[in-house]
Amino acid sequence: MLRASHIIYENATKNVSENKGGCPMVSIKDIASKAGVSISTVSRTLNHYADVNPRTRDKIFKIAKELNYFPNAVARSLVQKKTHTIGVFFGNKTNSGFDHPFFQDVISAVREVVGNAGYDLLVFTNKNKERATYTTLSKERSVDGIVLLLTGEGKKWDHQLTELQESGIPCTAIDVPLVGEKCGFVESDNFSGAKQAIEHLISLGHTTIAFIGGDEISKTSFDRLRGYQQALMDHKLGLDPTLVRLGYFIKEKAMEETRNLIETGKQITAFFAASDEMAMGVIEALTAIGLRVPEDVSVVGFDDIREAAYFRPALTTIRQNKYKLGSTAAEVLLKIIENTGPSSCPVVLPCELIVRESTAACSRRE
Amino acid sequence: MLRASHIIYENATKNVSENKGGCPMVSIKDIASKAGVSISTVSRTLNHYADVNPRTRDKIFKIAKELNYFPNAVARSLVQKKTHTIGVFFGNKTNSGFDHPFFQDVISAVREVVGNAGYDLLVFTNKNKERATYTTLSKERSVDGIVLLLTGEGKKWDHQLTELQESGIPCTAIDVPLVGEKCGFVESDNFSGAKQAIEHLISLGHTTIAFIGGDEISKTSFDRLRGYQQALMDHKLGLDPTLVRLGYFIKEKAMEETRNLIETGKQITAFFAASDEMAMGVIEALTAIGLRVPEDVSVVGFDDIREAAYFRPALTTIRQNKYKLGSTAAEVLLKIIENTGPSSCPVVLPCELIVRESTAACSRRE
DNA sequence: TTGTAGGCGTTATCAG
DNA sequence: CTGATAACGCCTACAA
Repeated sequence: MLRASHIIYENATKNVSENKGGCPMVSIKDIASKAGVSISTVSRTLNHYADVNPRTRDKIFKIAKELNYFPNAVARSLVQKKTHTIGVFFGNKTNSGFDHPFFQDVISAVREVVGNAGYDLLVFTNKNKERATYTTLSKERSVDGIVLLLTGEGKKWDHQLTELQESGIPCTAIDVPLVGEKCGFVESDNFSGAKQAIEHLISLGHTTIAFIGGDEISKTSFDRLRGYQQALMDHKLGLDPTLVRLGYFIKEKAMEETRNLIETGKQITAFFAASDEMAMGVIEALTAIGLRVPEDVSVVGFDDIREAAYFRPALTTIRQNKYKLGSTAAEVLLKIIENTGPSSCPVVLPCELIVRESTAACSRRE
Repeated sequence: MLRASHIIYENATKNVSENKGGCPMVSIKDIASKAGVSISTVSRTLNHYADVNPRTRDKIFKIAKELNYFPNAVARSLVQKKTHTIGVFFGNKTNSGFDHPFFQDVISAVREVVGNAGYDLLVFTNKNKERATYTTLSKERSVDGIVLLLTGEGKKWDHQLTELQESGIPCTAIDVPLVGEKCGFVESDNFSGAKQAIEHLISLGHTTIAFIGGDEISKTSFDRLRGYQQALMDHKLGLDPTLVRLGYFIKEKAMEETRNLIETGKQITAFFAASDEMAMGVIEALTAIGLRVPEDVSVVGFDDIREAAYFRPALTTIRQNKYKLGSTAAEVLLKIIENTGPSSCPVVLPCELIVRESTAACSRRE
């Protein structure tokens, strides 16, 4: 049934050594001389200018095909100042950048949209560069625009982001509130999402709900906190600041804070974590202590990463539309780059409550 | 606890409109005139040539810093014929490319390694280009090397891969057996991996084991089939060709073949699927029919994607070292590019059997 | 130690 | 319709 047709590759290396120098790189000059015309005629022909004699046009195209010519994008970029490239910056911390499933899904959507518009993606591997910033790296590479996929990165933000906003480089960020005429900004409705999560919990009878937040600097974290607080207030449940902890989007930190929270002795019947990974940590910590989810304690996460549905108990969570987040960011960016229409920013995408197994009616009598 | 410090961004857009033209782009010419020296002196200074007067050197560096100069990578690439960029090609099919968790983990490792060596990643969004091939796109962009992250893509392979192998462009592929002096090739030991899977099943008492393979063209699929067959033969269990089906790495196809297989009426007690996603499909199909996993039927997958551990039953699978796959591919590529040492290819990485819950002792008496 | 000159492959602006 | 010619920003002999 299966055939070893891959074997065809094996002897395909016959005459590799011919052009050892690397790129033979046939240029318009070559095709010009072969066609007996000038360089500029070739250029105009290849760029589909109207004013060129059909006969010479055909000849040039024919020769171009024969010589297997294709334009040198680098040279073209140099003169046109357009690289057809979108730069992408990820966070540097482990598991919060290119290696995070959430951002991977987002960037995949970005790639699709910008790809259809003729752009490739340049993923910056910003390491070992001292004075380098988003702005300098982008200019250095002459990318046409950039997408920022950052998580809480610390203080250096202010500086770099301000510089970027003032740079005039078209950019869109996800979750990071960039403003400026060349800046776009897309995010989920974190406030309402968090509110939904808490309301779900409240409707289940929970009244003592802990919150494992993200960090203290990201808007994302802040909005989710606000949503948590608002829902509590709406239902006159009162805010207990000691019930709010920071997990920095790290599972282990979330586990630690969960333990701390339980040790306070408060009768917490539900946890809301600002990310699914933290929610998993909460559940793990709870289970280790001997508490059952959802029988004893309910847990809600945020994001709806792939693992959420498979985790056990399957995670009740707030789904972010990762594809839409990425595709919208890309669309907004393209609009900015190509000066098409107004930027209608920020774009705020709705979240969706996904009820699975980690939440249940509160069992504790009040 | 959380502070709204993100607010600082909001008024940061004051003097954005200054350089509306886009990039002011200070060049070495600017530095030269300001320093009262020639362009080439500036160039040599900035490139740390030894033969430059300390005084003028200092002056030039000072001015460069003042003017916030940084080199134009495009211009530099044009003359140096080196872009410090690694191109990446993914498969085009949905869920088998940039959007597949397996490749995402691999590419993340690639990024890390090449990043440390000073290269950025150019993700090709090869769409709408007619005559374009890996080779032409790579030359057009003048990337220094490329990484191929492909799945069974069909016939066009032979052509493109042969062209690439002969092109002299440094490249490494994962799972695709490229050969040639500028080609690298990294894969998991699919044969032994599959063999381990079957031996695990056999040790559990299973004798009638079905195989849901990948496609008919990839070496990966072929090797896994061979491993399956070898293990069966080693244990004198005989090969039943009707027990081998193709799922093309697609969950739905795997489900379909599972149903077909069950309908044959053969007493199949175990399935080995060539990917975790297909294994999940097998389990879903089995469950839908009313068969329990692992009580009635055991299932083994391949890859160990993130979801595998969370799936229920948690998947027994053959783990591929995704990080190592990517990092090795990157290291091999860098060696080829920089002509460091021999290429010691192909690199074959060991797989590991991960026993979880989807396999159990065979319950059916023979 | 420094400047001049030529070129990388294209595009763009002119005359002819 | 076509062909010089000058950029683009940078590098690198070679000459001074």
